Amino acid sequence: MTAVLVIEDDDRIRLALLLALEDEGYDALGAATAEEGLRVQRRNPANYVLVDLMLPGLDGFECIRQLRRDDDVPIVVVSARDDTHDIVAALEAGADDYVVKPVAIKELTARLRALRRRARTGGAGHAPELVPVLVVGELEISPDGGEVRRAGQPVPVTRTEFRLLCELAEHAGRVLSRQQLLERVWGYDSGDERLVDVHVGRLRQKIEQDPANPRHLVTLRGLGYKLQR
Amino acid sequence: MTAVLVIEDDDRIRLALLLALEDEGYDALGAATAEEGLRVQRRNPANYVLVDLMLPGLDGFECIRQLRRDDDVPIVVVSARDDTHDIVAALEAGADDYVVKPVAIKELTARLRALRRRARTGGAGHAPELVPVLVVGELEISPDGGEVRRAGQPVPVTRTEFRLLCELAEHAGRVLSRQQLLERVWGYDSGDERLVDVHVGRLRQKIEQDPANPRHLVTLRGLGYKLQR
DNA sequence: CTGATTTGTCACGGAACTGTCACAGATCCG
DNA sequence: CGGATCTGTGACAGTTCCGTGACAAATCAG
Repeated sequence: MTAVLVIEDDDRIRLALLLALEDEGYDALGAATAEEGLRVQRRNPANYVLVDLMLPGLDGFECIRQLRRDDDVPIVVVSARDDTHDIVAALEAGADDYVVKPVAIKELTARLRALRRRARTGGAGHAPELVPVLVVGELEISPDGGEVRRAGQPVPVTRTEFRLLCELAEHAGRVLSRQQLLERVWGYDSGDERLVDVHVGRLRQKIEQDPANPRHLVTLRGLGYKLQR
Repeated sequence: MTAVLVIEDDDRIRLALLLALEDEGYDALGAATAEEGLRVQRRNPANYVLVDLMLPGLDGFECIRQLRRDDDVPIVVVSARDDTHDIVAALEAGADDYVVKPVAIKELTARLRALRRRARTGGAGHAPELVPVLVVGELEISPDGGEVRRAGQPVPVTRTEFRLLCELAEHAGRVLSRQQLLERVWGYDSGDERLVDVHVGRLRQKIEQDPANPRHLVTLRGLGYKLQR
């Protein structure tokens, strides 16, 4: 089944698009904001993404850039604005096509089919490398990408914090003692275990919504820390 | 050089398009009829074809079908008719995009670049320049051509910078340590890692819009550098 | 051959990070 | 309840890390 993700804040338009696409035999998903769309696409990637430009919060251009950062999915902008500037900017941001609302559903699907013909194939071209990602609840950690995100938003962490988080994430759900963490993250055979506390605290400030009541990076008194999903 | 073939019977429009495309740095060829266009493309294949629908003799739809029969060149229809029926028919015939006259040249070239990113690899008779292009965000890198473009505009880079960029682009999304870069780009087993910094800095001056706040070539403190998609 | 470009080295200053400490809460246990 | 233990956190200084301008050697183009 071919899936299409529609990112559009206007409920009426989104619904109309979803219904029309389903009529055409597509499996259609909707998202009302860029953030939601990005999350959905990361979790459950569709074959195509339709995106509006005027979105509350993160706008369409930024949405396109973020989608493109780790996904080669064909992106079609469906916008009310018929302005060269917007069109060029959207295409430069990584969109594959740009259509102006209102658009005939037949045209839209014809454009999707045209895009599918061009969908990047393995071929002689360079197949983009997949960067592995550990997912723990709303956290996404890519050890190779040196990147941490919460709910799709990048979170800046230091190297030590990053290593600590990777270590915890690799054993998500298991308790790691301060001693184990000192060894694995710092390479210390012995040392002040308070060091771990401090870094855990700093990490919490960054990755927890409410650092005083951690949901993911929890303390097990007398035992150590664990990262839970 | 990137070549574009314009098949359009109206002399004024064809000339205007050719001049505008040349201004944008393309090598532009014209043909007044479908027959002539097909002949030209067979002899001397362009990288893109723009085609009008209303042509004397063989019409645009047929022209597209015949082009497609033995060529994977990206085809953009440039037509005065804004009609769902025509759009769908043209796309079904094998066109990749459809724009309505009059069209801003900036939009047209942006659409060409978007198509280049999707250019099919392999296939018969495709223009040679299209094959190996690494695309990272708004950057396009042809490892064979030794050419880098940002938003379609050629960027002059030195050989070392180019190798560095290719290395980073091949592993886009992954962090590469200074050590890895020294090895892969310079072939040094050991050496001053500051060398990498300097070249990264120089590269940023060229490929980043705001080199002080890089969007693509980012530093991961303590880890190395990576090229963001 | 000569001037221009590219490349590698160095040093410096500022920014970011790390580890330590002290202290205040929190939790446990008798 | 009260002491003992464990944990969270703010402050701080030393260290590391990074960006950059300057400059000389090497290379290239004409």
